Amino acid sequence: MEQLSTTAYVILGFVRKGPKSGYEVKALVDESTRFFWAASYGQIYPELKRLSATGLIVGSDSPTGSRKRTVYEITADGVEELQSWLRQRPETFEVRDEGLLKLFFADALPREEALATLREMRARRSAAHEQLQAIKDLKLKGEIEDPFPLIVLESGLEFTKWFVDWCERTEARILDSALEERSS
Amino acid sequence: MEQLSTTAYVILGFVRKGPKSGYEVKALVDESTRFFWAASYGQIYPELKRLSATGLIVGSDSPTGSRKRTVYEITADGVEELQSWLRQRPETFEVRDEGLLKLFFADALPREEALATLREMRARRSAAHEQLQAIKDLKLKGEIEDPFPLIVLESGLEFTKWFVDWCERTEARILDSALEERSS
DNA sequence: ACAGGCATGTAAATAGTTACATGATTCG
DNA sequence: CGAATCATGTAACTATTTACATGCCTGT
Repeated sequence: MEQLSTTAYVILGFVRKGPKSGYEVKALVDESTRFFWAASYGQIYPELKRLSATGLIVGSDSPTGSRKRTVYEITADGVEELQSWLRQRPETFEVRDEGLLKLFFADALPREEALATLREMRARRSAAHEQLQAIKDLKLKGEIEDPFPLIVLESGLEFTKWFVDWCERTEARILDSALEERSS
Repeated sequence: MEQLSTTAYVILGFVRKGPKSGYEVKALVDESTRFFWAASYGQIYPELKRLSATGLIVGSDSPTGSRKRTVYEITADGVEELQSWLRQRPETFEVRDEGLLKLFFADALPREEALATLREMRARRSAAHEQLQAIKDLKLKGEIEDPFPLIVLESGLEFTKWFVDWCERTEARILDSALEERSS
């Protein structure tokens, strides 16, 4: 049996917490893992079928009125597969940040224009921070048995805070060096 | 004319600094942008041909002995294209971190095993930090006219430092809560 | 002589996004 | 009634990695 995609484990992880439709999995991804592991419908629905075919999850019809709906539950095999994945050391760590890339090549523009990139980066990370804070506030209203999603959420809050702060300090630095240049 | 891939701008950015072979571009990517924008030979060589075909760079033969070699230089059009891209607000910001994902779902394992993931994450980020420090030390030996690559490198150093620190604090937190559980 | 680095490239596979199609239900 | 949300899915496209092939040059 060929090995599963990481997105398959995202599904197993959520479905383990209780029966879920594809739509619900997507919604959960969008408010949590997407900050470090995104997934689209184009991945989720085919993956649900594959996982179902290999017996790691089982689907059952669970319509809302006459709107058809399939919810999936994890099997014993599915739990084992999830755990065995969790026990392996993490491999993938990738960042794709167009902002850092533009800053890296910003020498090709006048200093003032380089600052615009940095300001935009700060605004984006700041918005992300607020988004995460809103998600956290919401979470804290319910009770929490599983501490890990919150732990990961808090890493996001710290990270975005650090990033915004770094942008501010770097903006100031570039502004200073631009002044220096003109006075020399 | 259809728009260029981000990887095309990586090439334009490096080639703007002076004539480069595909091999040299790849080597530069691997020691700098790959931390926030990776690129493989499978992207670089075809992209060099495309950029050459659209007149944004020009290639010329520049063999080393009888080993054939093509170096590319940026054209005026290329510089303009690069600048116009730099002036647009950055879009892509993506992270794919299997470690955070495993931590997110770590409730499916005994607490002690969840810690293993965190320890591995810390080791990886710590190694990355040292790698970046080594690159910085090397850079500081030469003289620097363009301050931006160093600025971006320093963001990497701060980020990895923060990440290692966060891992340590989180390890301690989980260890504490595991003790609590047993004593209650 | 051999290893390692320089140098160029491509084919195949995998991953992932985007856009579209379809239709039901719920809430204001 | 209309908008938003629930719900499922696929086709086409784009991006990207991996693995392979080829061969020269330099230093030990």
